[in-house]
Amino acid sequence: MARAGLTAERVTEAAADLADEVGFENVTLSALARRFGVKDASLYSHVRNLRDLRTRVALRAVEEFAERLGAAVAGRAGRDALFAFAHAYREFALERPGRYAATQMRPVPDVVAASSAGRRTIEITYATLRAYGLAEPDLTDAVRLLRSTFHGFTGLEASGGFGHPRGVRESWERALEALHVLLEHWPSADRETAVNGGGKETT
Amino acid sequence: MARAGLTAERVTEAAADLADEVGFENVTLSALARRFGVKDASLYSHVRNLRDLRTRVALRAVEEFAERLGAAVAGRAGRDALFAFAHAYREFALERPGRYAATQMRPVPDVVAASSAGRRTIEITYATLRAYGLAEPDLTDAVRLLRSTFHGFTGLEASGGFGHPRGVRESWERALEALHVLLEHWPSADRETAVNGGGKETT
DNA sequence: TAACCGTGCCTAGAGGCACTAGGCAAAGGG
DNA sequence: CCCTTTGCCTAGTGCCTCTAGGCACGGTTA
Repeated sequence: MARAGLTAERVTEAAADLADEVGFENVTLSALARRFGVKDASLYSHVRNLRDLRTRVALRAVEEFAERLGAAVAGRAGRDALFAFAHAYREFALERPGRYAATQMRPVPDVVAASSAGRRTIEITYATLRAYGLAEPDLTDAVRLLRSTFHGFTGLEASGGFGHPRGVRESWERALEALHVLLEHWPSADRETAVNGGGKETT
Repeated sequence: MARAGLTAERVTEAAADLADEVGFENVTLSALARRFGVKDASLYSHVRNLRDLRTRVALRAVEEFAERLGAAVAGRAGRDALFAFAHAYREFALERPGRYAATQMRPVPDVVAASSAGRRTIEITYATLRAYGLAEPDLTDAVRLLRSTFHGFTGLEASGGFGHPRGVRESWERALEALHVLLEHWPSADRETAVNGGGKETT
């Protein structure tokens, strides 16, 4: 029987493509084997198990993600950088949904976060905000707000969470405009004492 | 053999509890049957299949979610409503992760969105922003921004996406403060109307 | 109280997927 | 050309979803 020429690389790449087609969590070793015209067991020579495969896909995906984000913001600053970053982010998330989902992998985010590309995406995010001149607690808060918004928006958009007839792209652009304005007028952390009166305590 | 007293209701509720413990996508009919001390096949008298069960859990979860959000914003407006809404949102997402994930169900969001509770959550979100006095394209854009931010933040927080030592709760509070400021100075869709000068004083 | 029936939970079984153990033969080095 | 490596195989286990059909439990009625 002719050999299929499998390698960990090729298996991982095929898994990433499959993830973009059917969803990251629906990637199955059986389906992957079928795609290669090979029996399931054959894949275990190249990949330890499903978890290992997922991790490989995630690492590869976050690499590609970091590359795109980095290229987008290179040589830009302020509003320009923000929009370029956001555009690259959304484009990747919508165009490579499986890979994007892989970067957000639930059970093993540590491996991804600890990878050089994982840290690079965070650094790129911080760098994107550099020109807004925020100091440290505020800077991290702003980064978290941005990540949350981008992650949430693309997730809702991808899952059809926006039902209103208003164009999604327009909302995205307005949201970016709003975030830009917000970053320029970021409320520094010193008004805790203003409006209270029973407020909010959590556990 | 003593009967277990199963009903679609009880099965759904147990599934929701199980989802909160092990994650929505890890809910299995086998595990559920085990929990009831019953064979798998027995559940199929009460629930059509796994997909049906998931949908039931989603509908029940979105109902509970709407109720909490509605109770939180009742009798409040502006900043007060925003913070109450946000607090209820995050609390639900973190405390009932399985149910929250169910409300965001990927393959069948239509059923959830079309449900009365699904539409109610959206209405509550719009109502929360009422006092900010935004007009229509802007209002929907603002609602989408809020939903994205809340969804993204809680999702990242739940999956351990925030590695920086900065307290997550503090970032959440600052993000809300920032969104409040943003809503008060929402950049209208015409031009970037320079948002006054200060930006620090809000109320 | 006894026969009766609906249905709640059962057994049996098919098919899909993750994963392991062990075998054979193709590729490549001596 | 032999020999080793190793790529892909067959066989088999266990967990999962889901279907078909059976039995007895519980309340209903005579």
